Amino acid sequence: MLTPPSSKEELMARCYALAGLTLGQIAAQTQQQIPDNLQKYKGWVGQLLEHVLGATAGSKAEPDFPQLGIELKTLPVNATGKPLESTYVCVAPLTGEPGLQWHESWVCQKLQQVLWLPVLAERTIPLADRVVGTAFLWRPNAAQQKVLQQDWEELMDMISLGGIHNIKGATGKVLQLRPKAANSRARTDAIGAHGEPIKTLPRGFYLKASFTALLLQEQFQLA
DNA sequence: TCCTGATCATGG
DNA sequence: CCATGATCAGGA
Repeated sequence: MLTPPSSKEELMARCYALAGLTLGQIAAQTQQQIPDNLQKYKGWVGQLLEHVLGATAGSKAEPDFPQLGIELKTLPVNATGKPLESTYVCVAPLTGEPGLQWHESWVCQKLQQVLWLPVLAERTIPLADRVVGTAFLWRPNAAQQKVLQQDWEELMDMISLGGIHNIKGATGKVLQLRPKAANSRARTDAIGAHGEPIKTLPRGFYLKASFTALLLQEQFQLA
């Protein structure tokens, strides 16, 4: 475990040093074992890169680099630079959180400053041979902030009014609500159709892949 | 091929 | 159970 980076510049320098390296090379530096596949280690890539960059370990509800206010997200991409997956943001409060405003929300806080770290991650490429790309720091611009806020408000309104069962993955332009649980039997508190307390599958907020694709395009001027 | 629901590991 | 890290995998 490295010491946490003391500045944004130091963090970026560490990232640039990783660009072009394979996960095998990085794992070797830290004497980590590489799993054959990610089926039983789905968070392995993210945790490896957190480790080598000096992120705060653990499952604490705070940014990966608390002093810098920066959240780290690995982004699996294909050979043409398109994201292969949506990006998990945070769990969704399903009990309404009366009066919670967008700027106070977990989603807004987490997305204030994100360090994206693309990883070439087509499933045909063995884990050890997958290459780390060039990291970039992203802060949502005004337009992005606006659409994120609109989506969040729409989703939170539906949740608060007992409409969680009407929420589909397609609800929201860039932000979506999807299951986030150990399995489909998991249950958490939520609001029923008539305002009554119910138990339902825990959900999380995700950024759609089409949205992160735009961020990559902006950054790298992809065709 | 893409999307959405389901799932896996770990730490507290 | 919740929050961290995400990807899997079947059906549309």
